[in-house]
Amino acid sequence: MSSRRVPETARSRRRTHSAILDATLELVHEVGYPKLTIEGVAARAGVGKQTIYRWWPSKAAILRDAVVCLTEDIARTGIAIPDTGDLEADLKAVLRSTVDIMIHPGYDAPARALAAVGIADPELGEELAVHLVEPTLHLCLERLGSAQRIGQIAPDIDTRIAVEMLAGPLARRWLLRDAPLTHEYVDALVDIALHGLAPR
Amino acid sequence: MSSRRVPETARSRRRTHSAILDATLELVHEVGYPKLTIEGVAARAGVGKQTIYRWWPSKAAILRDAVVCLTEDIARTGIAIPDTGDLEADLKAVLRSTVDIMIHPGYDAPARALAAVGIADPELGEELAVHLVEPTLHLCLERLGSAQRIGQIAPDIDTRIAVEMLAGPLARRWLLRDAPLTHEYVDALVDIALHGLAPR
Amino acid sequence: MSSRRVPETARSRRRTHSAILDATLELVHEVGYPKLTIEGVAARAGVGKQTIYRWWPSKAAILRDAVVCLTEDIARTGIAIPDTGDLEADLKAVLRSTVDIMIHPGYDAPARALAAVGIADPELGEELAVHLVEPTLHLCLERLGSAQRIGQIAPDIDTRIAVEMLAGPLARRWLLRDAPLTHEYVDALVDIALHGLAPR
Amino acid sequence: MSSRRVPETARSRRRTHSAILDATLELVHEVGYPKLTIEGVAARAGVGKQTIYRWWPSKAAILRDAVVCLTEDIARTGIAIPDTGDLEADLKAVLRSTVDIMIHPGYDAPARALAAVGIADPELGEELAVHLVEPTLHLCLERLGSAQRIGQIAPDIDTRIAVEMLAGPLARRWLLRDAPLTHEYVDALVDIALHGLAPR
DNA sequence: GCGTAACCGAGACGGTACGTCCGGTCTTAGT
DNA sequence: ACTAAGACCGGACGTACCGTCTCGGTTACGC
Repeated sequence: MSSRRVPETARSRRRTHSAILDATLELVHEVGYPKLTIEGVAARAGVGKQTIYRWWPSKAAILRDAVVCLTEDIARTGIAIPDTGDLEADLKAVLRSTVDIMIHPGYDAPARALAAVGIADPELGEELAVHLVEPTLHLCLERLGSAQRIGQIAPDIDTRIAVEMLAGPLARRWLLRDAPLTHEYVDALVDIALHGLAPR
Repeated sequence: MSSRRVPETARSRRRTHSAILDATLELVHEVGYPKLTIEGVAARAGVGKQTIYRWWPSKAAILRDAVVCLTEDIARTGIAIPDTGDLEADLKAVLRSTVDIMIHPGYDAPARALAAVGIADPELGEELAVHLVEPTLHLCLERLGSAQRIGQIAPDIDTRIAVEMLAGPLARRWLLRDAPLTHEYVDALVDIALHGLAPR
Repeated sequence: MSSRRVPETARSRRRTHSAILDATLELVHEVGYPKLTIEGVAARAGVGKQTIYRWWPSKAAILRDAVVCLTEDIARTGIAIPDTGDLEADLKAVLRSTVDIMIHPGYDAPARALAAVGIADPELGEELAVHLVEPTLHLCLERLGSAQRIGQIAPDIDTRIAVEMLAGPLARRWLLRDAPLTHEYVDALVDIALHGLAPR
Repeated sequence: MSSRRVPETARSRRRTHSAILDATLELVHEVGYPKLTIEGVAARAGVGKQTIYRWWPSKAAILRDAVVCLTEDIARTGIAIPDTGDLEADLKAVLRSTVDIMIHPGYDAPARALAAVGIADPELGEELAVHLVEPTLHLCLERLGSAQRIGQIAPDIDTRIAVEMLAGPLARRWLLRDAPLTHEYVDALVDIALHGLAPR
């Protein structure tokens, strides 16, 4: 039957691919991105170099796919933003779970490496922005939009900027490592973002 | 004069060093950090490879020094934060000049490359945080502190977090390139930071 | 046919190897052994350095193989020693053809270089002695042995020493270049060796 | 007195020179000629590199001088050939003492290295032939000449070739290391050289 | 007995080559 | 048909020395 034909191939393809992605994640974690080599990945995955070159154009691309898979695994249940009507609580909840992902051991190293590549390489950078960052950002935008519509946010606020005021500091601490990334921190962020620095 | 007796060595050393740093900046700009090679820098600078290895342990270190020099050149006049009594104006002024540096052509490529390396390499990352980021951040902290003391900022605010709410979004736009980095943007940032999202 | 199935690999390997050996011989001849570099050989042979290092551990080893090939080419027809019954004529014949090889243009430079390395490096030296020198020496030994058995050589003579008395002076002139290496010379050598210096 | 004038300088010069030559001999012995480096000699001798380059053009030249000094030290008493009237005894005596020098521990390594360089480098080779080999050879020639004049050697013999028939095999064994270099060996050499291989 | 010039050690410098590693392409053998 | 294996050319790595070049510091000379 023709429908039977493909499966065996597809199955083993999937196995090979995930062996490569797993090896990539392990090696990024063990030796860091700069010392990550295609040959090393091939050896670790028990695969010929050509098999890797057949499917990915560069080690950045492998890492991208690896991190995408990893992100899907970690946040399997979706990263929907709650809309309980309590804007403050909802924002704190989503930022807290974002923090949980960021400090997930084994997620940190590959994600940082990927971020680093994206920063230096505009092409990959845009791809990451569009496929990894933008979706989550849009969810936040919608939640803020609904809040603005019911008057919980001043009508003249640019919600895009509002989202960035929450996401930016989070990313900053993660990237710079100059202060701990905790639930308390995101709570404080949300408080200040909502009510401002100036005394009321 | 005794100042003449900075022998020939010191003079030529300085010349050599700046030739290396200049070549590094040019090449980062031309081919990007990953294709930046020590051999290329040596050739461009008209210098032996060993001379580079004698003074820097890695291409990241060269780039760090090059960017430090560059930053000093660009912001030669000091990056003092004004204290006119008008907190909003002062913050907008300092953020606008920060933006001006960030979008300075010829500063962007090396700085991004350096940031990328710092993100992936904790050691260099801390060094960058301490030597390039922290000083500016401290100036802002002090400005906010003085504002807090005279009641322009609520007394229960953590000024460290307040600074990050301004610097974080800025850095985010610079790194992600997902929206333009303009004076209007920083003005909006300061407005929201001061008065919050919620309607007053 | 199965002979067609000496795959592509073996064929191209042979080609690559002989390109390397040829380049080595050319370069030794052009610039001399001390200025012979692996990089130079690789460039001349149109080959990556690694391909050389994969098959030879040092430039001395390459040269050894190159000279071995060269010797085989030059003395393709075998270096059998004639046994006409006329000892004197036979010895002169073999020494003359040895001289012919030694003064062969294009053989001199590599062979000298190889000899020089062998003199300084006991390991290679023994290898050369065993693989290049000893075989020829043994042929001579056998010829002298047969002569001794039929009484053309005194029975108390150590034929090993006898051979060395012919080969030694030859090698000496070749190495020292302090006098011409001619057929007349080897004739005189054989005469003296057979009948001695003392008047009869 | 003018002969007193210079001394201090000359003395220290001599000290420096011999420190360099000693260091050279030690290092040739320890690491071999190819790994002998000017920097290594300078460091071992406690001397600046420039001081070496001031007096010698190449490491071969240093080694030459070092070996010349060494030879002078070892054979301080001169290498006169005895002329007792007994040609056989005289030849055996001079060859025996030559062997003694050759197998002198600490002489072997530098001398071999020098010989190796001389073989590959015609310029140095001739220099060695003229300054180290020829003098001794001439002494032998004269001894053989006097023997020939009194009829101990056949009048039609070319004494030059005769000398080479003694020196050549000696050098051969030393260079090839394929058989021991002993007093018995040189005795046998002299016997054969004098009376020939053929039975009388 | 005091400059002053020759000489020294030290070692930075522009280079060349080393031997290694890896990138990306290609061929082969095997399943 | 697709893979694991791995040879191949190319090119950068970081190191070791080359031979040249200051640089201070020290003699020992000649005024």
